[in-house]
Amino acid sequence: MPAPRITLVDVARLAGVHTATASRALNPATRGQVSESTATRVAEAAKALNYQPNRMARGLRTNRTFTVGVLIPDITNPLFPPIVRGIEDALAPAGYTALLANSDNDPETERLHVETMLARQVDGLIMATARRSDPLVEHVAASGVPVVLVNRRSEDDRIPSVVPDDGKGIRLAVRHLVSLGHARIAHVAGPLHVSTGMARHRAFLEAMREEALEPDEELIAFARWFTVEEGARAFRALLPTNGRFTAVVTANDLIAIGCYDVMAEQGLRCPEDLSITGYNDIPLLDKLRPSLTTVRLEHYELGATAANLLLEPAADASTSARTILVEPTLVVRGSTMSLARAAEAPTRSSRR
Amino acid sequence: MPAPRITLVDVARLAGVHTATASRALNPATRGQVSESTATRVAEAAKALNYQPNRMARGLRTNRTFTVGVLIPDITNPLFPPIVRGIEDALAPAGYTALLANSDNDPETERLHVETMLARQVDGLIMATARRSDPLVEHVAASGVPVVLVNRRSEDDRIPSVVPDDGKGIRLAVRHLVSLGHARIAHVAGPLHVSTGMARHRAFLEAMREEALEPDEELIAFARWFTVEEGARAFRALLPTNGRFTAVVTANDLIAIGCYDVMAEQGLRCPEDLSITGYNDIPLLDKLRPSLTTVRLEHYELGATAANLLLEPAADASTSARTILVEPTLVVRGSTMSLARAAEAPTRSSRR
DNA sequence: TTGAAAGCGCTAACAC
DNA sequence: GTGTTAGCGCTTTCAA
Repeated sequence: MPAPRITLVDVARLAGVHTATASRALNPATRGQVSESTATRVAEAAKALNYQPNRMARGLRTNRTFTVGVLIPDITNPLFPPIVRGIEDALAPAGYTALLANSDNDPETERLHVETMLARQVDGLIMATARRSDPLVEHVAASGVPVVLVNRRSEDDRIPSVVPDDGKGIRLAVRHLVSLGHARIAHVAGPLHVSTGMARHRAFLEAMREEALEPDEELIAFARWFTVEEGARAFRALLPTNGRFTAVVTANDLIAIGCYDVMAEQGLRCPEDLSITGYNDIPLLDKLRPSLTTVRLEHYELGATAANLLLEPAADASTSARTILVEPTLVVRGSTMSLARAAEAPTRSSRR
Repeated sequence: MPAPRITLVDVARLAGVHTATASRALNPATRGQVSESTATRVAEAAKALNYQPNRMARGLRTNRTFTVGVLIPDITNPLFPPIVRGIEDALAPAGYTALLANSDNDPETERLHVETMLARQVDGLIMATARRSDPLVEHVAASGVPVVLVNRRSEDDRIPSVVPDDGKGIRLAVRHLVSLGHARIAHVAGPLHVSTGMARHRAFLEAMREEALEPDEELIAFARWFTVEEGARAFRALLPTNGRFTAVVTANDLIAIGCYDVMAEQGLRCPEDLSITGYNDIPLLDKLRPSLTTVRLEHYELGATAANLLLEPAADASTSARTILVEPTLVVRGSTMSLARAAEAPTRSSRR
């Protein structure tokens, strides 16, 4: 039952040629070196035997495995499935397959997975795990294996990366709130040790100043992770400033949902008492009550772009690496409301 | 910069031994054949050079790649991330890495990915894509590569699989509704050409009869896919039976959300006008309004169990393959309500 | 255009 | 215990 695997030798024998000839006939790049007739004969033999070349043996010879390692923190985080899907869809037409690994943001786990992938001779690596300054990324780059960061960027700008244009995204959120009449805007930032956390935090400060609003330090809280729980924890720290703000810009949808939870617990109504914006537009946000106004990022595109960047021949050269920005858009839903209309709502507290 | 890769030859040379000796010293299984002193000498040389064995070369020799192919319909479907995560977490400690591919339920894409994976000499295959009777699964099994189905089972019971105990899960939902006083219970089934769709549909019929309730054919609709849109479409077909039912059991959370959408559109309130149950317990369901009562499945466990089943030595033998059932539990939330209490709610229609 | 021969990096018989 | 030798399945010089 364990059907003996067909090898090139079998095909060559059936076609009555040498393995080298069979190899040439089967490889599109070298088919020209072989006469029309033998080429078809070999092709037929291969089909008859249902021959599948052993990519490992080929890889050993050619030093290419047509395999790409994809390292992410956690596929269970709704952010990553579309990224991974985008990567795979871009990889597949080029004949590449993805090796996937989760690191849970643990540096040691990351190192382990990277070593495994290098040992497996991946042709490239896509990492969504990088910290802003990450020795592991440097290590990979130094090893000569092409690497592209996705949804993260490195301080070392020789490392190519594909990231959201967070400056623009946060500006979209802030301007939206300002246009609704909000001026006292709080901010729940993400972890500053990853580039997206830092970029969005900085973007918030800048966007506020652009609107001639001086950000209030006491209205800024920091979540240590992009999670519901951390969002809730961080947001709670802002509650003592009772009434000092009418809107919140968060660095991430999960953080925003954490804010929802705390608001429900405190009897605060959204958007009447507080407008709130998320970031990413993960699935089901439109089904929440209220539905969450958020900055949409095409994560699929983020992944696909990263994969294409990796496949580009330029990726291996020491060309000045590129950082590609993906444009976000604003999705206005029910969690934001004009300050004027909010004031008309039946009052329930002394918040404003 | 493209650092030349260190090979076993380099290590052997530095340690002053033959490559074979170096190989033996480095491989835990054969270390015993080598003297203590040389073993450490080789180990030191390996460490000094930062040697990483080329797994491809090793695989060529040993016919094992320590790679497992994972084929799923779509990682973007919230069902699959925890399954994939479970698989990878079970695989990693055994030194295996997962090759991931999405098929979008397209048989041709599936075939292509399977061929690619076989060509890559995967040591096994985990498929979440199987139809109830799937020639591709037979093909893989015949090729001698161990295969395990996850969240799906085959009619050919020689194929091992790990699936939810849907009989029990649906029974949990039906009994819950009955205990709340519901008797006229509708059902939005999933696609019958996949095992989970069929199993849950059958389970519904059985569970109803167990409760001495004859299922009403006109109160059963079929979604062609496990999606929000199909759930909505199927549910709409039940509306003309206006008032004939007070509760709905759905085959899947996304289908249930589709029902939510239609209810909102029709001005029907949940749970006052209609109680509804989902299946799977995907993330964020608890944040919906109303939060969705659903049958929880530990998808992570589903994946991890499948991976372990694949790794078991027995998996390759033609032993009577096992089908492992994973136990579901009921998560009661806000979308179900006792019929009596519902009757007390301010009436808004002639539904009941 | 095709064949012969070598070798990618590693492991497994088989000697010594 | 360690070295010698061979070979996994394939591609790629080099000749013919």
